Amino acid sequence: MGRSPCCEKAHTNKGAWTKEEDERLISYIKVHGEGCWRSLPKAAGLLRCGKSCRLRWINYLRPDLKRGNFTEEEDELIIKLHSLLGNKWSLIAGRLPGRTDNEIKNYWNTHIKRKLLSRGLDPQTHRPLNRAAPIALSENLRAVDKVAREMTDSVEDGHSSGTSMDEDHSSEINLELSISLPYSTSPKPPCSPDQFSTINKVASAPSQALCLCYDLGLQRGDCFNLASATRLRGWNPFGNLATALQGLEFPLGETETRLAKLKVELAQ
DNA sequence: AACCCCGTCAACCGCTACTAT
DNA sequence: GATAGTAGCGGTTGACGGGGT
Repeated sequence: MGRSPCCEKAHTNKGAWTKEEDERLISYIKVHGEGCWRSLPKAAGLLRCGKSCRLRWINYLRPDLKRGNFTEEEDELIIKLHSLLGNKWSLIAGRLPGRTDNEIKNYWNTHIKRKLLSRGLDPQTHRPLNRAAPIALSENLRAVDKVAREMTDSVEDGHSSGTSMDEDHSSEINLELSISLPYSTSPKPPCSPDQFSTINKVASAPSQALCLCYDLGLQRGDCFNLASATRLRGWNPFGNLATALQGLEFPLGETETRLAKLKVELAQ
């Protein structure tokens, strides 16, 4: 279909922003607010592409930005969020007030990666570097059988919050990303048949969930963590996490409520 | 002083998702 | 449903500065 260029390249400045350009952008946004980036440069008298203006404002000029070094607490928070969300820098940034996705991404690549390597952890998977993955089926049949029995027991108890497994996996950061074992009620999918069949593989029956998670090479705590599943094997059935969460509205007891809450939080 | 190497980070680019028509 | 326009995301690039030789 062809896309028109976002700006006239011949008449736009590139590279580092000057103080004057910054001031023009700030004063324009102070008066007119954010948004409509395409028309902003012309209206503000800037010879810049709209995208460039947006980036400059979001990553550098916004008044609520927290400049300066990352604290040890922020480091640990980033590591934990990354272990849950993967390279979803904007989602991670959403949990760190005053920090931008670009800033966190750069910081990750320059500092945290090295920090994790020095701890003997793979920065992508957050697992020990020397650990073999995924687990070989034959070596773990007994363990799988045990987990399957525990899961079935849990369903029979009529409880499906999955919180204990969450706590195993991430005790301090509770993003409530868990998908617990479902009730036996028939789900009514609000999503497409394709999406629903994928969700069903994970959630409609303990044995199926176990098979899929096992196939993915996940361990017990990972079984019910969608973000982990997508991260560990690059398995992202719905395009992205936000879309995935929108699809998870089938009956799952209290989990449904918890996921709805998460959806709202992530959207913020 | 001159050069090189490397780390950092602002900015860019290409792409996808979303929205409007 | 198809098409076009826009916003936003994540990977990559390149300028810059500091340290070493």
